[in-house]
Amino acid sequence: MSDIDVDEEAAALLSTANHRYTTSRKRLVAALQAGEGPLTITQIVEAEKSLPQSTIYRNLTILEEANVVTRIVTNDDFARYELAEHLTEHHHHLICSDCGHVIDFALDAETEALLDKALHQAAEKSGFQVSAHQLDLIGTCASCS
Amino acid sequence: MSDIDVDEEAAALLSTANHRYTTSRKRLVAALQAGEGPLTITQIVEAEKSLPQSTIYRNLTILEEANVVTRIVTNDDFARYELAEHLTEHHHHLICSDCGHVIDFALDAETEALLDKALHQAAEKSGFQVSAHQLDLIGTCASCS
DNA sequence: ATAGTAGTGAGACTCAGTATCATTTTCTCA
DNA sequence: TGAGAAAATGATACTGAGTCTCACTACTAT
Repeated sequence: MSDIDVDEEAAALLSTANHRYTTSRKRLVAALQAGEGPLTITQIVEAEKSLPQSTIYRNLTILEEANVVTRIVTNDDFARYELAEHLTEHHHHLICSDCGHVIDFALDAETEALLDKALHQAAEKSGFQVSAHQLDLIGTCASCS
Repeated sequence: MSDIDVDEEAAALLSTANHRYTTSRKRLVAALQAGEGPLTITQIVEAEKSLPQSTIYRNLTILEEANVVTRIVTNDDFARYELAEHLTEHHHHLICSDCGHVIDFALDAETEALLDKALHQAAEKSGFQVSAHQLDLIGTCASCS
């Protein structure tokens, strides 16, 4: 998926929510696009030094409300943001329990379909309306082990 | 799995870590056992009014280090605790994105085995050592929809 | 008994995240 | 174009879940 698509889609989503696709918001989207996995606020603040913290927090919240971006929390208590799935590909996370680093990975389509079916069946039993699933692997990354 | 097993196991695990299985720790374990899913600290403080907050936090941390209990964080930013998997059964979570409530569910053994195999294969590609997986369904619970 | 170690609980403290508000930028439409 | 309206910015104050401290209490073993 090319940069232009993501930018266009982000602009459209924000516009629907009566928000503008300003320079700072573009920079946040670009930063998330550049990462190989979800980024913590700290990482974003580091990467975009000229953007003040309050602007970053505020805009990430707005981007999340507009469905441009997704907020995830792993067990290290730092919120992380990534581009929403419809702007990337469906994927999962490898979480290093040592350093907290998170990287993306994908399952093959067959396994994913099977999993999805099983999950919907399981959810129905509890009267639960599923909108998404989140699958994380906890372990030790290559550089920590 | 009966209460006595959990208590014995907890006592053994704590003892290995040079900790005692005191009354407050027993009460925490019992409270987690009684829940139908992971409990937030707030819920535990409510349920065990006579235990001060500092004791609850401290002991949950100790119980976690001793592998009696697992700490999980969902997207609502409240840490939740549940009994460690070897004291219960392997299971997953249904997370209500409206009210934040979390309940347990299990997949059938076949699907679980298949999933596990696919996950290990995927992790190997990234040089990742998997120790656990965590699968959450996000959606709307029966009482919120 | 008593010394040593672990646990307790009240309250102070930390810091990621949120709210406020005066100022600046951008859009709109006459 | 340009004036007013609406949204965005950024410095700073605030909030609250979670952590730390420390004087005190309760086990436990020799």
